[in-house]
Amino acid sequence: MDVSHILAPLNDAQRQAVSAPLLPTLVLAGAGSGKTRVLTHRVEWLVQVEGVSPHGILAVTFTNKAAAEMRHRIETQLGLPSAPLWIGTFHGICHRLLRLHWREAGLPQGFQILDGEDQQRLVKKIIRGLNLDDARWVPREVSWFVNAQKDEGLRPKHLKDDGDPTRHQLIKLYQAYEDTCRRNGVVDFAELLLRCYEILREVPGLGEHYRARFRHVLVDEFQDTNTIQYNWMKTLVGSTSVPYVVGDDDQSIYRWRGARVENLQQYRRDFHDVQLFRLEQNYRSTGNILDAANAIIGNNAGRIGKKLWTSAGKGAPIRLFRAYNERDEAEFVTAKIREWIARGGKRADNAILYRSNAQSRVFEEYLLAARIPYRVYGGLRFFERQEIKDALAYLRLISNRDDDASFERVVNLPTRGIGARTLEVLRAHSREHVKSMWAAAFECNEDLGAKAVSCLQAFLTLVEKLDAETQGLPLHEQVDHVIQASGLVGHYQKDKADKGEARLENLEELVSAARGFEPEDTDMPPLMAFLSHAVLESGEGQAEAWEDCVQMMTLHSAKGLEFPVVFLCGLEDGLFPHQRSIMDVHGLEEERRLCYVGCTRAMRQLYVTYAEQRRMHGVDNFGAPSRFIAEIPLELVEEVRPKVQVSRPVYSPQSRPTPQQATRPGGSNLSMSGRRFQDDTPAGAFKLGQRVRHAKFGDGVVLSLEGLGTNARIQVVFEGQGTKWLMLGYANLTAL
DNA sequence: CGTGGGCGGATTTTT
DNA sequence: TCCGCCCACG
Repeated sequence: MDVSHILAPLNDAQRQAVSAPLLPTLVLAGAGSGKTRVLTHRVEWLVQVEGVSPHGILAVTFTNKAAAEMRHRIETQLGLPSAPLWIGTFHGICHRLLRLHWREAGLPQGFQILDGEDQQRLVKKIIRGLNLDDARWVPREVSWFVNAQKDEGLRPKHLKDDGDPTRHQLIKLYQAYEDTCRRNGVVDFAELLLRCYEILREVPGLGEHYRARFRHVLVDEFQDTNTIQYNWMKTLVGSTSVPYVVGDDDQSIYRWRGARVENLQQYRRDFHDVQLFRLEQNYRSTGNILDAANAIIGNNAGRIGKKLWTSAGKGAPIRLFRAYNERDEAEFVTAKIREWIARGGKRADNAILYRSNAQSRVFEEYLLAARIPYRVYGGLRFFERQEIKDALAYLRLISNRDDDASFERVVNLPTRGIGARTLEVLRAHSREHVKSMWAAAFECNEDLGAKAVSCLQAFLTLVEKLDAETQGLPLHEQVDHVIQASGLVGHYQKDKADKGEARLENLEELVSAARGFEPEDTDMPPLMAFLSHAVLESGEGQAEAWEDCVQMMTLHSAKGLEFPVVFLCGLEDGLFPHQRSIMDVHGLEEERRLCYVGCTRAMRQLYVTYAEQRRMHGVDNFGAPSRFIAEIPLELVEEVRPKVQVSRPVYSPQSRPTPQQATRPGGSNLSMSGRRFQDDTPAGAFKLGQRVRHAKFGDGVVLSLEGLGTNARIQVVFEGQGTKWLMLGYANLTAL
């Protein structure tokens, strides 16, 4: 058989990895070295050359995005139908297995999944239920403890109570939380993995069945696996299947949430004669950028070892900018972006990367003033929005009455006279009789006043009615009916504050999402499939994602992405590396890997900036330049404004950026003229300082603009009415 | 029952 | 500085 089409587009190292013998394999894939390509071509190799049935292949990733990308590439590039393969995230695959084997797993057929927020609410409820002080027992920390145990594969019964009272109480809380989840028929994210792992090991025949089926198990981003994920994989592979693992120890940046880089080495020990391949040729960055990245990461101990190289040229030097303060830094970045655009580059070619989210604000102000559209990644995702979760809670109650989290969320939304008192009675009853809130609501009539009983009755009838009325309807009509008949739509219509309208739009979008939903698993009821989908795939905002905007995000969320121009900002000791990681070597090494990840995002130009003075939490900090800066070889760096040149910025330290100031000496001398904020939104019609008229508030002056598209807001000082923020889309302002 | 002001806390994030 | 949470008030 002719296999040249599989190997032809690959370099030598990639070829070796793709065509490796059917033995345990580790591919150390450097940043930008064609990792996904190797994975997809390996699948093709297995099927077309080794004659492996697609049915026998399992490919696991961390994010839905990576899974979708892989599925897409296998279908289009390789022309294989991807349906018979199992491709998914750890959580997605475990979910699928638990749906298939809910009986063996001891779960109700319609079990639901708690997201992080749901989990925290539930934990909080349990803490209160045990009459504990929730200042001492912080819900966040307690759920963190629970998750950490589950990630290690530990149940409450496995935990040693060593006499430490804090630990003792935490174990009790873990146990209570477990009991509640069981009673409610819900599982959290960590539970999906742990429960799946347990049934594979403990249910007779089940592990054997899947080991016989999945002869090839491929795992992406292996350096991010935690203990339970690693053990799960090991169980699934057993001694008969072939693991094929891809990762990069230098890009392990999730130790703080349980990931163990050591799993790479552990894997080499646990599976004998693991073949090791290194992908070191980089197709993304220039030589200088790679040299800098290699030099930085070279300071870490215990690496498996790898050196990125490129056949492209050295490229531009790394440009280092020392700012006076965070505003000076933002001004510099804005000016450079403006230059790039003026030379015909796209706005989206530029990425501003920072260590912590709070840093985005100053950049936003300056980009706004410069009328350069931007997008900040990492806000609330669609299915995490309040109104969406409200709607989902009704839908979840319809499929599972015992879901207390959902019950509590909407029992009084919109308000129907069920107050804290009533709920307290229900909670007490539910605790005492070990029943769900729903069940308790039927049994508490003697303990409640007549008014409470009738209000509660109205709610119970409503849910039953919603259930009955949506039976047999297509999914999107079910959703539409529920948001209308539950009163949610009416509730948000009344909410005249600026957010109400946006929430209504989101609810409508939920109906559209339901209309367009195509379940992968056809034997599940559509509503249940949709609800699971909503939790497991919380939904990147698609709407405005493709507009040409400057990209702003944390270093963590930049992993896996690439940009022609990267601004690595805020390189100050204490901020990056972060104060809380500076103490121990492991923490510091992880920060260094984060820095390595940041550098290797850049394709053509890498700017590194730091500020001598930075205002954080309302106080000025004077941090030394990050130690990582000193780790970049001097000959690769060009300082943009050397220290000797002591020109101070002309604006006063307290001034806010305005278009005029942003172009004064000290910044760039490029003209602002003619660049409208965004041509296709109403924002383009208004400028700072412009006079406008509002039907109700009268005349005023535009103070500032914020956000993009449908989210754009405008701040106006009205004569005699004060300052108001308005949603630009609804404000109906006229320019005067 | 809903809101406004006072208080404390403020890496990083996916599923 | 800013945001989210809690409690007190209307």
